[in-house]
Amino acid sequence: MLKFTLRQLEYALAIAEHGSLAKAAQHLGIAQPSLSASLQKLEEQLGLQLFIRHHAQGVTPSPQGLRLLNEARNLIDHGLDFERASTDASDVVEGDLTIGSFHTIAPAYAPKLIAGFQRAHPKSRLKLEEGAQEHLIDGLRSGRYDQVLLYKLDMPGDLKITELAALEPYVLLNAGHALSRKRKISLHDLALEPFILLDVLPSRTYFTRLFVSQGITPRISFASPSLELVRGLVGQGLGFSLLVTRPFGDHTYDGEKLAIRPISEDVEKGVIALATLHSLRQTRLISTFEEFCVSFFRKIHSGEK
Amino acid sequence: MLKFTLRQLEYALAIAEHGSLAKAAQHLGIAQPSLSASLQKLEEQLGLQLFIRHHAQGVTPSPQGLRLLNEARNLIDHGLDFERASTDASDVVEGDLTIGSFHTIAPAYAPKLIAGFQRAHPKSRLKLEEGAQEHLIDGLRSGRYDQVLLYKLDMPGDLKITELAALEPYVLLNAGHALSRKRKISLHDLALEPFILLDVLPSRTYFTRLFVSQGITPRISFASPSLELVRGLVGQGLGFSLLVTRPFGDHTYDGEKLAIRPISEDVEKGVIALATLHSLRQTRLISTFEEFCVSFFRKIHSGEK
DNA sequence: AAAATAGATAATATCTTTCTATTGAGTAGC
DNA sequence: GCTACTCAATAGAAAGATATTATCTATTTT
Repeated sequence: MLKFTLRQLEYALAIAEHGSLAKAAQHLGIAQPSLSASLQKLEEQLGLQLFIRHHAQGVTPSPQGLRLLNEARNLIDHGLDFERASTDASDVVEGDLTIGSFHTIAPAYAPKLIAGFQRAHPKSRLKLEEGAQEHLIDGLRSGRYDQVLLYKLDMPGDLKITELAALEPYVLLNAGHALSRKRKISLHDLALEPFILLDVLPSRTYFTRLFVSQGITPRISFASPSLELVRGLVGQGLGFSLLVTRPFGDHTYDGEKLAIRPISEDVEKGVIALATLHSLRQTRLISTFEEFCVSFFRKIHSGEK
Repeated sequence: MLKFTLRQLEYALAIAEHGSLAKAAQHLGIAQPSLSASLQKLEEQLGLQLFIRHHAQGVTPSPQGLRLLNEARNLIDHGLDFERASTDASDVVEGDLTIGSFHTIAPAYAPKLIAGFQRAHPKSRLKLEEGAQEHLIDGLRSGRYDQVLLYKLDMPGDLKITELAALEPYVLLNAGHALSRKRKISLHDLALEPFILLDVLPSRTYFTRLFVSQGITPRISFASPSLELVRGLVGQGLGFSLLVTRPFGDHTYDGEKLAIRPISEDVEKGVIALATLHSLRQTRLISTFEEFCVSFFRKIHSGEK
């Protein structure tokens, strides 16, 4: 436990500056005896005399006092720096922000999002980590992430959700697939087709729920947590898939052509959302990022239904 | 005025360290609710949330909290440095100190100086010896004296000098002397008067130099190394003297009244100084005594020119 | 479902800080 | 050499900050 308080040092510095308790007290907006008491206590606690009292003509620092007051000035400046750092963290849009993003969302949106935000707020530094839903939510709770970008599916109650976009799920087919000739594809048409499932939570439950909502039990032929693997398998003609996020282009990594078709039924959409902890107080940076995301997604998906 | 206290930061750091208010409180030796209150107040004052609360399993720093706690650590360390500096400065002053003092300085200042220092530092023991300049300097060099109090005149280079006071030399006359009716006395008026010289080094050279600087060769009638003898001779009307140190009162030992008059010319002052050897490492006790002398003389001679 | 853990809240006590009013020591002016 | 002034120190009361104990609530563990 430190022997002195920052306030005592501030007072001592003011006394040194004005050369008089009375003047310093006036400046500080406190009564002279308060200063007198504060100084005496500080001197007692530090075990040395900081000022020499000159009757009827103020005080001057003692030789040791002079040395200590110098140090005190440094310490107070350090304190001011600290305070600045803390208010910056809450008021000004600058500082570090760590965002978690769901695997499949990250590559599609994060680059533009990050670049755009960085441009708008050059003093901020965004860090992005990808992860599965569980990982993201744990990360929020443990303080690893300030905010996470995920699909609004099975959201625990302690998260504060901001919806960013509602995306239509779509059917992904090999370009040569018979069904690809249709403009829209019914889930019922897919019931007997081999389903290549993107096997990550919450996508897995979401896609199976789509079928279940239509009373269908899909024939899952493959399940993979990798979006590109799923696309590749579809490209190889091993089945169809259902997806929400749309990577740019309709070719797989190995060059196969894919077909993207809307679902003809009216199904639950995939809602991309930004989540924080309810229990975490919003800083300026956090709410700014949130607002930025909202307008970013509004811009991007204004044309889509 | 800073928004936070060092104590709050210390508490916050302890919380971070233990990952739990309860454990931290135990460690700090305070009750858990006190910590809870302190943390809440700090968070409110800084305007941001430092920790995320996990029900039934402690707390973890938020991303911003982590950043701030780092800064806080630095600040507290700085505070500890400051405290160390201050306790070093006040380190118990104890031990023996032997001071040498020039003959004429000793009786005028030493008693109060010694008494005051003894009072301020009861664990120290001061010893005082009087002597002529040569004797004092030899004593310093030979380790007989830690410090000596003397007139700064013809100082060898191996001494570290701290000036304590600059005193005006004055003319000492028998109270009935014709010149004593003047407010100020010119050295030229004294040229033909019998000069009773205080004959110790460096006083002797100093006083003759005063005349020489005015192009005068004084008529030395008597020369004595004893201050009181000089005063007595002046009191007997055998001539005038020049002196620097002012014994209290204006009577001689044998009851004659003396007159003290300033010199009208602007002459070299007699500078009282404290000297140590450059080569001698300053102990705590020595520098404390030095600081004490500085402030002592500042107090005493603050009004004099 | 019950016990245990950990933070928040409430009510109260204690310690600090601040205030006003006064005293005291020392300087400066007549 | 007296008187008025300046400034710090002290005393006592009020306000504010920190502490304490006891209790409560939410959540995890058994």
